[in-house]
Amino acid sequence: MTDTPAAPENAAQIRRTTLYLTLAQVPSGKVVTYGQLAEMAGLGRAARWVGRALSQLPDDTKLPWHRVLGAGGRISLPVGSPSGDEQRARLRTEGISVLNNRVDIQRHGWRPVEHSG
DNA sequence: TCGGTGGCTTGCC
DNA sequence: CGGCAAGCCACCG
Repeated sequence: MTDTPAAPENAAQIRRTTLYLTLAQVPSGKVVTYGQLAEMAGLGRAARWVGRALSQLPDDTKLPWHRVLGAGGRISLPVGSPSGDEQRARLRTEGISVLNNRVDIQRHGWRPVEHSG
């Protein structure tokens, strides 16, 4: 179809798009981890890449980047950081309890499959 | 093509 | 709960 036999650039674009789409599916009041998000997007264990991609998001992004936490619901962003403080503020705004840089993932963790689990 | 690098993850002590 | 080490995977120059 296309004149391009191979487009690795496009593939990278798709990965980002898939990541964004997956992130956009995270409902308010729920949180996911980098690894979980990466796996959902079909990136496998590229959790680090996910965090990086989120850091590259523009300030005016509509994606709920603040709903992405580290393993166990821990906030990777340090206190005193603009983004870190912003993240905690948004999480609380959504009704998520943030205690000592940690969120109860057992309580606010997003489960896309639900049921049968 | 290759090496260095991460807003991570998991184990272990 | 904390620090350390290794693993993983995709990005960048």
